[in-house]
Amino acid sequence: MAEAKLDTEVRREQIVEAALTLAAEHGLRRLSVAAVARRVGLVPSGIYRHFKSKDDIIAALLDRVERQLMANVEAARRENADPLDCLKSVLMRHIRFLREGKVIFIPRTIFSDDVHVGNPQRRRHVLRIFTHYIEQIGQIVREGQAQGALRSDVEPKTVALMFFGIIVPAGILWHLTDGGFDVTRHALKAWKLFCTAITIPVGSVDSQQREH
Amino acid sequence: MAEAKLDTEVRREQIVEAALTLAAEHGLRRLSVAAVARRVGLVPSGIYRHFKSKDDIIAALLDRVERQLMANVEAARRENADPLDCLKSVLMRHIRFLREGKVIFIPRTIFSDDVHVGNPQRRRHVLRIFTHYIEQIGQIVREGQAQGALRSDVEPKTVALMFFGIIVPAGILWHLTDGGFDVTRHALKAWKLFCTAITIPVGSVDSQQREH
DNA sequence: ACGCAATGTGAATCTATAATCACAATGGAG
DNA sequence: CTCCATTGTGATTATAGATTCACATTGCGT
Repeated sequence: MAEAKLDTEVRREQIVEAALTLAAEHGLRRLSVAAVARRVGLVPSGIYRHFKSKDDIIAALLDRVERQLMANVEAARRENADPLDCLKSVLMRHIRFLREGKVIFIPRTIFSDDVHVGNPQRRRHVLRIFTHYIEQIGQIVREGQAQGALRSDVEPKTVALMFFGIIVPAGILWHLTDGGFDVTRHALKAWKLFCTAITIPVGSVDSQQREH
Repeated sequence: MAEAKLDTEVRREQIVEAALTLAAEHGLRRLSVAAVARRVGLVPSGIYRHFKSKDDIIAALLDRVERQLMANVEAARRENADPLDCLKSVLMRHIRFLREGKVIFIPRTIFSDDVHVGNPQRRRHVLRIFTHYIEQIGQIVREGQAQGALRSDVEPKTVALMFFGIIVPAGILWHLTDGGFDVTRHALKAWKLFCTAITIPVGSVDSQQREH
């Protein structure tokens, strides 16, 4: 079955990649060691040469998702000096991921029973990823506030969570309709609305200095 | 085990109720016929006197959730003439549900692999509930626009989805932290922000008539 | 009170899937 | 080239959970 013997490093990569694809496609629930093995071109028991258990695979998978998410945010920061542009960039990257079906499974995973139940370690893991992500967004917001581009009378965390709230319901619909819902269009419209909320309202005290 | 024989009508009620509680507690994934039976005071096979299959139970459960959601929205509408107040009322009701752990499992269900995978019928069912709900919210928004309380240059559906986006990420955090996240506080803050976005901006064309 | 239809039970079946293990093949270090 | 650690395989075990079925019990209509 296996083309050839490959180094554990390589196999681990392949396995996580396969698991990621399968999880995105069918959800964590349906993620079976057998399916992963088939996709990698191994026999089920072969998987255990490279991972201690299925849980182990999932942990590695979560780590990989975390890295992808963070890379996304960092790329957006690198390419955009303006905080508002940066946020929009993050948003659109997310949407692209969604459309490519690559990281769809993130919210699904986060909500998934598999995460919430039983395995407290995995739950903590997901919480860490989520928190980390929200903090990154919050940091961008904070910078925007410092620069006077964003209103300062709101907590960055609140803004960050609402930002996330643009993506998630769209993701739900995208899934439920099997891609029939135009996420990009929604994201753009929601973004516009979101901007109204987080930028400094015309005529407010905050904006006095701007108007004059 | 069973106290006494009960009518199917009664049993079906009990079974759905038990399934709802268990699903809220441990997620659909962990929802086993055996657990439901135990909670109702029956033996697993007894369940099949009242439901054809586990899928059947879940369908009934979804119907029940739909009714609860809609009842929630309708109550809010009944008690609030003003669209903005009405929306806030819906929001706070949701949050209360969240805190009571009663309908927590809705987003979890909606995202759950159990829904997305395999069973296209269930997926359509969830889509229907979701769409129905979003339409209700959209309807309130539409009324607000007609009354001139809300800005008219946004699609009600967009607003509705963003509204939903206030609740969902908060729900995620609430879960991941085991109730350690203050959802109520977040909802209030996010609501304030949300209002800024959806009400008519001061100085806009829309508001000219107001200012004069 | 009787009997039938509805309800409840316990054992058994069937399937899916994680995990283990003894054994086989491979390929790189020497 | 040879050996041995690494990697791969097939058979097997173990468990959990849905569903079925033959049989027991209950209680309602008459």
